Amino acid sequence: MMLAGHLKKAPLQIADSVVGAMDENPELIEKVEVKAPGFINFFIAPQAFQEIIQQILIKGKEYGRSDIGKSKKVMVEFVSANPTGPLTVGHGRQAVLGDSIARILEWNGYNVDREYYYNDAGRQMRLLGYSTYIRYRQLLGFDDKLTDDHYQGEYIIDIAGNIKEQFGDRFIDDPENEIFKKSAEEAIFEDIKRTLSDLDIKFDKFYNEKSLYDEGLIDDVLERLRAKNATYKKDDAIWFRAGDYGAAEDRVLWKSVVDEATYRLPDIVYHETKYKRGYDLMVDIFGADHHATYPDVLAGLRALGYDTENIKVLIHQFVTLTRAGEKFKMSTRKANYVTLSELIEEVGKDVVRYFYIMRGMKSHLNFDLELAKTEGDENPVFYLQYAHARISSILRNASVKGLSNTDDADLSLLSEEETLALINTLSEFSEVCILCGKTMEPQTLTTYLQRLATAFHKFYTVRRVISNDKALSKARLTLVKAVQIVLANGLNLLGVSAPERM
RNA sequence: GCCCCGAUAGCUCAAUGGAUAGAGCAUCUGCCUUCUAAGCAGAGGGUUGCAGGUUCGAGUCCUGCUCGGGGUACCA
Repeated sequence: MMLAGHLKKAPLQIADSVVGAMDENPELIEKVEVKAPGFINFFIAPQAFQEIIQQILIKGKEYGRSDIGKSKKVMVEFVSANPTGPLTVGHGRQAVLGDSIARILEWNGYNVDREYYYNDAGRQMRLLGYSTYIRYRQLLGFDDKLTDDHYQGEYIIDIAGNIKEQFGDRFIDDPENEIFKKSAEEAIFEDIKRTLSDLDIKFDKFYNEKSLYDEGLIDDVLERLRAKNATYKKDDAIWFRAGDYGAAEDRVLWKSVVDEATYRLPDIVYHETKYKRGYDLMVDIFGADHHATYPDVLAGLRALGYDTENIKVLIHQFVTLTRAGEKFKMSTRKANYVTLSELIEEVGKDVVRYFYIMRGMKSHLNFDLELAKTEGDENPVFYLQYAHARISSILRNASVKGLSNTDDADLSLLSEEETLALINTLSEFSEVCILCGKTMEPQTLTTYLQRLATAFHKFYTVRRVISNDKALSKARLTLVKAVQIVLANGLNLLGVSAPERM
């Protein structure tokens, strides 16, 4: 049909001549037909289907892997939330998205590192330390008040309590003491890591912005940019000619009001370390609120002489929280939010992960708390897991009946409509994995697994696997094992468990 | 003002520029003495926000609107 324009012929005519000129292999292709407005349909021969089932059984847990990544080094940077409070439901989307993308890239032959970048030196952290100090005073009987600027969360009272427990009133008049910020940071990071681990997410590295300063990289980059005439002075501040390197407008890199860098400079420097550390591909996952900052970072890297084509920036839209249909605004500072760990506790890891990943990252995710908490049985994740558990049950029964060994199964017996439809769906798995690896859109995989589960449930309802017909039973058991492998491999890529029983 | 994302069934959302736009939830009707009914079969429900354009072909690409979200700092 794409040729129609060039050849100035009707698509149907072209299709006819293509088919006429073909010499198809009857072992792979059963028949070929032309359909309006110009499609050519190939019917796969049953032998080819049988081959797919055998491949799945042979490769098992490895089935569906590809090597399109060619062992290239990839860094996936995500979450990167500063340690000012527990992770929110919003961070959850990014955490699950990033981890699933990392899993999919690994599955496609990339050598993946997960990294979390944070800054524990800014204004927000100072406020956090001061908020802890005030809570500490309150615990010691003073009636100091928190203002709107301060962090209101209950967790800060616990942290202050620990300081009081250990040191009594020693810091009563010492708001600047490092202990407040440090204790808060440590406790909060511990909480963040616990929450991530509850989601089966492990980072290879937590990269502290501060180390960029300690190693002198900030000054070094600033100097190199200056040497390339990519910066200029205006109003006593140092500006970066971002506009000359593809960004919208020039930006301040070094403030004049305070003698310190804006966040852009360390961001640029941090990204340069990724090049220096030898990553061939860099995936950055940000929330929609960051979309304006990355063009500056890319411009900075271009100014330093890097090709930014290997940086893939994925922007996900916000999670809109509603409670019983009503929307509400959330802020870590005001502590009027539901934490990610509370959510995990309510609905479980599998539901949380699946819920986040089943929608495209470009659309807003509507998370109704009442619904998420009561959804339980209706949640689509159970539909997939149920298919897996059902197969486990069949296999247990088969083993009781002495049908465990299916090596001599005659797969040509698998010929009914629902059966072929199931095999056909199975055969798409490898392609879907590769597609996901290229687009980095995990919801393609969830949609596929839904289809596979549906095909299985339909098959299950109509065709009994274990029957008196021993040969047929063995053939169907083989098929069902293959389905289970693909379901388990797919669920594993999403970080969702594949239970034996439900 | 300018920039980014969205708008698809009552609700939440799918859909490499391809065939009759699909799921789940909700509503209605059937199916459990047989491998797990957390399932299956069926019904109803659509001018894919509006107006143009490109194309053999547009939910998908382009232009202009409308509405919603997020940005647009010498905050991160």
